[in-house]
Amino acid sequence: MARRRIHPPSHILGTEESEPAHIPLDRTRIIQTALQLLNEIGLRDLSMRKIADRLQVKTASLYYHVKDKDELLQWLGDKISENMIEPDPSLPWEEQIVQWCGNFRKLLHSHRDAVEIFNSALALGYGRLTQIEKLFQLFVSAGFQDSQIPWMAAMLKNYVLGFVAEEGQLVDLAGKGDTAVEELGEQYSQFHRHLPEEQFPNMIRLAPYTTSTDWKQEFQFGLGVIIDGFSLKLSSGKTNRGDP
Amino acid sequence: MARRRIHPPSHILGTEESEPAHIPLDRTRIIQTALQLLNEIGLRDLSMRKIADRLQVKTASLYYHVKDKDELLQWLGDKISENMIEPDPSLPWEEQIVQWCGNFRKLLHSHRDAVEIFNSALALGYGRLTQIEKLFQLFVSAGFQDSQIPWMAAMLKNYVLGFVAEEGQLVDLAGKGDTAVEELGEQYSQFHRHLPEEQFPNMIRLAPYTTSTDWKQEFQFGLGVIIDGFSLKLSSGKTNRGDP
DNA sequence: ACCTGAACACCGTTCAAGT
DNA sequence: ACCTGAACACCGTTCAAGT
Repeated sequence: MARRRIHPPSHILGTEESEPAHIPLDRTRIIQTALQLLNEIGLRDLSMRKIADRLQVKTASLYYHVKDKDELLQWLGDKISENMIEPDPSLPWEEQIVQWCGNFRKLLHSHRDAVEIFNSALALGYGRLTQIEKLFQLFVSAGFQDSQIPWMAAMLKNYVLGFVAEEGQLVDLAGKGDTAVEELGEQYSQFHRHLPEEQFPNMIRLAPYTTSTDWKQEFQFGLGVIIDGFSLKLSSGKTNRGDP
Repeated sequence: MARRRIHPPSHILGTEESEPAHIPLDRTRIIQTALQLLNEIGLRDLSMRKIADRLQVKTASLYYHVKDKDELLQWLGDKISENMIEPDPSLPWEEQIVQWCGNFRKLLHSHRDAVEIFNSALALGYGRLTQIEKLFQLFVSAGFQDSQIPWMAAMLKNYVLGFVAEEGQLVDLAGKGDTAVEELGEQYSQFHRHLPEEQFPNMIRLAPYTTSTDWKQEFQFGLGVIIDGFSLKLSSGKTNRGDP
């Protein structure tokens, strides 16, 4: 750090660009750094102290800019949300939902432990709220009843969050053992296969299906179920529209 | 234990009632105490040190009985699961699903922060596995395809977990302000109503519906959607049964 | 306005040692 | 077999003080 290679004056080297200069802290820089650190070490190890270190600042300084760690985590979730890609509004609503969920899933995969961050509090920031606003718009255009739209939006959001959470847990479990990636699903269903027969007949029989190596297919299946369920509300909703 | 009261000392003091007796630590007692403490102080404040304190034992002692805090949390989730009430198998499968989900929701409400505990790892313990085994059985009896059953079970589990998580977040948000309980939903939709009009037209318009004071209704709605979706798989599944 | 020193009140976990 | 003392390596947060 303080160790400049002796010859020195940095400008001869042309590397004067990153003079300490003490760029003052601000929200943007804190978020950016925290997000980068998050991807490197994961949420469990992400501490205010480490974030401050990387910003070359004392820990206490952070608290001039952010109320507490929870608030910072909220910022992270919000920042991540800004990368959400909107579905193509010219498509039929079913297709748009598939896109929205697929894109949300990608978003959650784009940063380590993003699910936990999203789950740790209600969406109150700008980024996350616009994400939901867009989803509301989708349902409105499709013609659903106002009273049902927030519920449907929450369902979809929770479906994706839950799904990705499970994906992540499988990966975590892989990390604890030695195995990695692909053969893990196999191992997991092995575990199921060797449960006591008396108490777990179905688990044993269904062990081959307990973890798809193919997440995509499972994701589409569940999405299909929900969309089918939505469709029914749409038709029956239209029928009952006039009811008091 | 090994301490039979010798004739003398303690009884002269009259305080012989609660002889320390030093009941030895064991898994059951640790779980019981931890669960009780959890309900009093919540997951955030539940520390190994506090659990040990309540057990009148040094913190390090716990580590003779449990590998680490994560394992203990797993035990808690498993213990909680033992209280799961099974649906009545004589009912039609749709009704059984409604019961299963309702009971699971009740289970999650029975202990503070139970959702977080359930979300913090895959179900690998006996209690949680039997809970899922029963759900598998339900789907098998209803005649669903083997390959789809684990997916459907996961959907249901995630639906309830996501739903109760949201309920909890609303309550947390209430705790931060001064308000409590009922008027909170109102306050939350107030928040939505006052967003910038340009960017959040739908949120503003749908604000009255963004939080039901009536969770039960929202819960049933989502459940209905999923069950409807399942039904379709059942009929089309029957049709395609013979496909290679 | 922005940052820091120094402290407060905690954490989970390990391990040699005691009984 | 079961428990503890003592330490290690951390946490988040506050606040008077510095510039």
